[in-house]
Amino acid sequence: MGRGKVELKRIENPTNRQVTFSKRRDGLFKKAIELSILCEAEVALLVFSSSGKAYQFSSHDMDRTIRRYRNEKGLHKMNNHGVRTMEVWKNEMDEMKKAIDTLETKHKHLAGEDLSTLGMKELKQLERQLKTGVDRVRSKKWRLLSEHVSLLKRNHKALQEENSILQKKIKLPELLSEADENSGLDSSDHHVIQRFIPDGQPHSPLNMNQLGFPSS
Amino acid sequence: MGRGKVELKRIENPTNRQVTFSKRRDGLFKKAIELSILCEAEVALLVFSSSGKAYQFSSHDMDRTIRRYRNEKGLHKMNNHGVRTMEVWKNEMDEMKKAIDTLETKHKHLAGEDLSTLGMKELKQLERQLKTGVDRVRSKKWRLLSEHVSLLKRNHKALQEENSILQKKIKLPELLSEADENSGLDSSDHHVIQRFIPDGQPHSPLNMNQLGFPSS
DNA sequence: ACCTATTCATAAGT
DNA sequence: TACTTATGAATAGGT
Repeated sequence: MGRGKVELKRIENPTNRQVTFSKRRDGLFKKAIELSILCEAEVALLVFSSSGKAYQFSSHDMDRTIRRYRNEKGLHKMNNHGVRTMEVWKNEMDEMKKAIDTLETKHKHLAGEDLSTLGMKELKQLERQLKTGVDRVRSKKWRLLSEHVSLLKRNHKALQEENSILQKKIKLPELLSEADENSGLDSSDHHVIQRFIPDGQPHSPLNMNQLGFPSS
Repeated sequence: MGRGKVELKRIENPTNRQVTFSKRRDGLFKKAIELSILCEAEVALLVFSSSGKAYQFSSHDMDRTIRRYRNEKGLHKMNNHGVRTMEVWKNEMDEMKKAIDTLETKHKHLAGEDLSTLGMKELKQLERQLKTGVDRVRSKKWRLLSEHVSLLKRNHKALQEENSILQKKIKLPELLSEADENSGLDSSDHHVIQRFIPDGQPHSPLNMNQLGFPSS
């Protein structure tokens, strides 16, 4: 239509192509509208120009029409990928919410709150659970404590041994130079010994308060 | 185009409408194809006849084109309703998972399990929590128990009072007919009294074992 | 489904 | 981008 036929292939001249696009696009949308009105059809039309601009028409509602299309064509794959996934997620969420509720309720019960709904049987069971928990926590505490104590004992022992060695080492020169300086040595004796103990070794002093042990 | 114009309104004659639909539908699809080829446009066309039959054309890929449409149009609303909702859901799910993890860990700790990661400070706090729980559970148990006990006491008292009334009522005829039957009455005395007590009233016997109270 | 008079769409030019 | 116009295309109504 127009002055001379047109081959059905891409129009090479960009200007020409753009002009033709505008004209034919308008024509197409007009036809689409006419079809939907004259024949009571549901029509959806999406057009993107080569430059990326978007044009659309839908006689009813674009999403509704697309959904209808998916229903027809997509009962095989899109339902699985779209709606079903949603439902699965929703179920997962619901289950998680329930799980959280249950856990929170249990937690409150273990803290001794919201007990009004419980009967004697549940209360007895709860008490047993709590007692078990206390016992286990206490035994864990005891284990931790005894480990630290044994560590301290080992340190103490090592320290004592080292001290005795050092004292012996000192006694030798002491004896040799007994004549010169045999007074005022006792008070500074321990200071010298302590300074000989290396820093980063098992002898590093442990402070029980820093470790969270009861001071009492 | 054709013999006489047509008004832009629904064609009333159903046969006519159907014929026109077929013709114009073909024309529309042809135009759509031509536009996409001549002008390198991305075109998607969905048509549903009034009888429900579906027709479609897409120059590239229908879903791709629909996605492109959603991107353009949807930066306003669809993103909010589609992608953003998804992200929100995902975040919610992640948070719920974390919450469940935390609660489960706490629960295990309260049960005295998985304590290896805890230090002395945490263990002390845990023990305090458990002790509080035990105390509260015990006090709740005690309250339940005492309520039942006071109920039992009230029942007992009412029962005693009723018994004494009944006994007095019986003593009168007893005295009147003392001459006739003054032997073997003592043993059946209590039986008669018990049968006089109504069933569904506050005197119905309460069994503590059935209520879950400790037998010890 | 085909025919054809008629209207419509539009290619090319301005 | 808008208007013009010659021309091919689309199609309404009839068969």
